[in-house]
Amino acid sequence: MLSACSGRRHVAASSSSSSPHRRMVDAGGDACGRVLEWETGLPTAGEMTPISHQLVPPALAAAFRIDLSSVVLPSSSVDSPTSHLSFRVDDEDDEDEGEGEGEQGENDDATAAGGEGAGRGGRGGKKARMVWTPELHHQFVEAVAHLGEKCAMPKAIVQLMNVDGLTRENVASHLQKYRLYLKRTSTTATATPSPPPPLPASYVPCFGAKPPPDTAASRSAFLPSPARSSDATTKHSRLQKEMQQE
DNA sequence: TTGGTAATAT
DNA sequence: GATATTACCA
Repeated sequence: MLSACSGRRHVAASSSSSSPHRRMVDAGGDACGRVLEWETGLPTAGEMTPISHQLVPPALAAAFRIDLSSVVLPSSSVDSPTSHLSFRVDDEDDEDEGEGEGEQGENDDATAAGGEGAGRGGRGGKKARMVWTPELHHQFVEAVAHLGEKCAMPKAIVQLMNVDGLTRENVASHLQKYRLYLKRTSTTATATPSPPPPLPASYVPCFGAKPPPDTAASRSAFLPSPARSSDATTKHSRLQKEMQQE
């Protein structure tokens, strides 16, 4: 079912430049509209570097009733170096993390292409370090949102994201971090209970399971700072509303 | 086999 | 310190 990999994306997006870019439902899918809503403050589709593959394979789109046809990617922005999801290959010791970030836009392809096994390169060394780019994270968040927190399990997420080279471990790890973050924020925000937004119409609870009580988690993307400032205001107003209700 | 978590590495 | 990987256990 989910394995329709015709539109499979690669974590380390190739240097492709000609394939029609298509961004996952950012407007087309109402579900994702909501998701985006949760991520107020995130870079817009325009700001974010597009992935050169369809993020949602047709089969999956159908499953979630996502209208891909109404979504078109800007087909002309491939020059951002960081654009592509990447697996960093720390040769033996990583020279530096801080600045490079962009330069290796293409070597990652080779690394990720092998996926599970080949990620180790021929040297039998360590696995290439995966970098969760905003795009990837966005997909991740969307996947979690789609599945529902309860059902957002590594395997399901991997399938849903359908990214080549992305392993269950990668996702599990990210999920761990994600949950930690959520816990932290929810703890911090106990005073600021933001009302959960209505679930997207196309929300699919987690095949055969009950829908999660709340998607607040998904909402609070654990994104680096810049994303949240604007969200803060939203939260604030929501909080006020909440308090009034009480 | 898979998910969750802690420990460890970068 | 943050983030990703690995190891271990349920």
